[in-house]
Amino acid sequence: MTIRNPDCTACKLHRGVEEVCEIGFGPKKADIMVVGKMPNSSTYRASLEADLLEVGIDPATVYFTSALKCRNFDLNASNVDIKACRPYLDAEIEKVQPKWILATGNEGLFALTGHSGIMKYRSRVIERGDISIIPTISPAAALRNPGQRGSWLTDLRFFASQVFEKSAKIAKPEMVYITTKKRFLWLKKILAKTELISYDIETYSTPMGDEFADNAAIVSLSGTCVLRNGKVVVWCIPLFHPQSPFRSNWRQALRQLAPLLEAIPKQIAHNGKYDARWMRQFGVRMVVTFDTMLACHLLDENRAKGLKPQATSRFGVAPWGVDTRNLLDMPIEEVMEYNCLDTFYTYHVYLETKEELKAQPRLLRIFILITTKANNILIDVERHGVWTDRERLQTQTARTLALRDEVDKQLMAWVPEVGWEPSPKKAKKGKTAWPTQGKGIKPVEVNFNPSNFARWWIFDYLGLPILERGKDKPDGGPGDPSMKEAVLMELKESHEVVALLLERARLQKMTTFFNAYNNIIDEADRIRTTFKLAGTVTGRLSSGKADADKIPGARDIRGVNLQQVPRDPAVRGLFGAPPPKYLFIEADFSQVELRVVAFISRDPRMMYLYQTGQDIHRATAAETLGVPIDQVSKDDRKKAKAVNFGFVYGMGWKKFIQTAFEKYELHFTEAEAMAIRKAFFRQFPGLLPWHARQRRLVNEHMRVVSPLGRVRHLPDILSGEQGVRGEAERQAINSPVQSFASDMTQLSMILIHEHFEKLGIKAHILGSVHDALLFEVHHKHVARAMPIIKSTMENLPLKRMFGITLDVPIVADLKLGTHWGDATELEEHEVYNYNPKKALVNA
DNA sequence: ACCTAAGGCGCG
DNA sequence: AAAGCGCGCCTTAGGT
Repeated sequence: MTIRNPDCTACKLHRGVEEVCEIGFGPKKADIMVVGKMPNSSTYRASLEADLLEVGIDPATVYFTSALKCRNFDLNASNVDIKACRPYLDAEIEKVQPKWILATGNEGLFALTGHSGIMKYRSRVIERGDISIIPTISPAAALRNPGQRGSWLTDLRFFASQVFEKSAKIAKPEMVYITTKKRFLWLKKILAKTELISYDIETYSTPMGDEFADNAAIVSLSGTCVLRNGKVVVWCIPLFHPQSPFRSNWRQALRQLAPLLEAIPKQIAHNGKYDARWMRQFGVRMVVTFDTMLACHLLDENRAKGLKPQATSRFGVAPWGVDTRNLLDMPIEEVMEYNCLDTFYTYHVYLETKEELKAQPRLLRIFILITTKANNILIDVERHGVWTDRERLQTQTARTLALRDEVDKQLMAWVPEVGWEPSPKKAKKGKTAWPTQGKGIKPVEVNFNPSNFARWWIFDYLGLPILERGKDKPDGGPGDPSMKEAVLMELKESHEVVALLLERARLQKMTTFFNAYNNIIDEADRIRTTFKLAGTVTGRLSSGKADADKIPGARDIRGVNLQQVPRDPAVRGLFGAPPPKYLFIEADFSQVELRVVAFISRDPRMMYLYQTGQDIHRATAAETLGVPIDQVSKDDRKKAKAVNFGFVYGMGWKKFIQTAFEKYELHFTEAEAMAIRKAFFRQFPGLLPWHARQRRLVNEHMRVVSPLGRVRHLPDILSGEQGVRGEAERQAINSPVQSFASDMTQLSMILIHEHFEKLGIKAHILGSVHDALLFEVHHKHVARAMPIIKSTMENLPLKRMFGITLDVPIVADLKLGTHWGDATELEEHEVYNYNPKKALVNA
């Protein structure tokens, strides 16, 4: 294969470019190669060379080339095009004989490894023969989004450290493998003298990956222990591993260590909630006194928080680890070394992040008083799960499927016979035949979801107008016609199938939820979720499944998102408290984000409205519609709610027109929309100055801080692109609000939990939905629990804990019932003077 | 039998 | 001049 072919037509990119198939440049033989997307422009080359120089690599020694050989910005390159170019790249590699290749961007990654998904593969080492390939993001992305620059440089430094085999800042420790009875006794002695442990387990469970499976097992346990005399000991005990001497009685071995492990005062782990949950399942009640992953995330929410990226970038250590999917097939020594290094590097990340937090006292406070406590509570919340009404689930599933089938039957009346073809006359007018699949022979099946069939059927066969298309296809062709709800709404009058399709989409969506619940409901009628304390940039919790790639053996991961359960009582009514002894309570902060906006912005009217116990959504509705405040309908209030949140966080009139239609089928002209927006800000004169303040702050400091001290770093504010900067500015407005509101919810959870424990109240926290907490409470304890919940949420000791005087009243609304979906809201006096007899009649 | 991207939509 | 923010999951389509 030749290195270049100026007449190449192997892919579409050659069309219209000046020079077809540009070769790379650099020394004839080079140890280092950089593979980008397209042949570099001189500006990119200059900045790339400057960055390489910064990490100690002389650009003159580097061979630069690209995945695509034609510089063509008019056509979007696809993986097919990259593949067409690959022979040229392979020939170049053959000739230059590099030892290390930096693959930049998804294109570089794909061309060199065949993998796709640069964010997943970046900063790993992928061996290809004798060549080490290290993927990272595209330098263009780092230029466009300065927010990416930090991690780009980190990757470059990592690349350089591989090239120069620089000695790591910390050396590999001596590791003790506990494989004999004698060493087991030694370990017990060590644990008795330990005052700090960094621990980690390797697990096995298939196919769902959780600790409740019949085959769930702990493969090995490792600890890095700091003894009272200051000595550091790193050890690993193999448990369920096939070569482990403890394999047959691993549970027993673990239980012997339990009291010693539990007694260690400082227990450190990276994503420790996972390890602690598993340990609890097998009888060891570990806690997490310092979670390094959470510390890393709190210190910099934009930085990769995994142990491997943290350790490699902080200490320059070589990437360690193995393919954890086949843990049981790996030699035991490899598993043990891997496990040991995890705890050893976690210990070192702990040492660094502890100091970094100490240097920022407000962050440290949040870490100690909120993050760490919430983390430990969530261990049991996740283990407990949410009771699900199996009977209702079965009924609702069957009912929804039946309704969907009914709609399908009606839709079929408009569907022609399979393989339908237009008459020559119709074909001339542009009508096409029933779409096919594969090699173009097999007709696709009828599918009323947004599919090739459905698109053909409504936009071609039935002739409905295409109002919107998706993104252009990678080959440059037009995107698929949109079938989203808003578009179908516009077409409602055009054809009677549209209303049916809308109804069908609703039912179909419902079935997806029912499917998920049916899949994971366990023998005890519970479903479970995983909460992430480091899943969002604002400090909110996120909810869902655990990350599949981090759990060995798992094919499917058990877990649902508790935060996106539809509000439809048919779905929320599935969840509740187990009868007959428990009742379900939902406690919601009322309009907490807007109250926080009032507090932060100091807008006088907002403050006044809340201080006098009024309803802001109602007030805006009245103002916008020009009606007295007591004549605002429930529907109007709902509309005003969407308006409030939108405008408060920087929505423009254009988007307002769009959401007003999409959510409420309201049509506004441009002039009307602009007038409404203007009127909104006239009502609340403090808001625009607050926006301006946040913009100034982020431009000055590249970051904003919430009232409690949570930091949001926004390096994108330095972008050369106005759109990117604007985004960062709106985030600067929203972040402190969302952060504070979320911290209030987490703090409530912690304090309520502490009260329940202290007073012996039989109750379990089921989860949190951003501004709400869910509980199941023993019916005999409901009367005592409710006042605790409400008063705790409304009177958080922010002054004592964080030095904040919150001068906007906070209100929590409580709902009580057997199920989430049909819990009824209680008046204040009902919360504080609960009459169980009356309530039980209702239930 | 996997994988990724894009569209769409559930929630606050 | 123009600009809501924050998430996770499911489905389809087109790959390997």
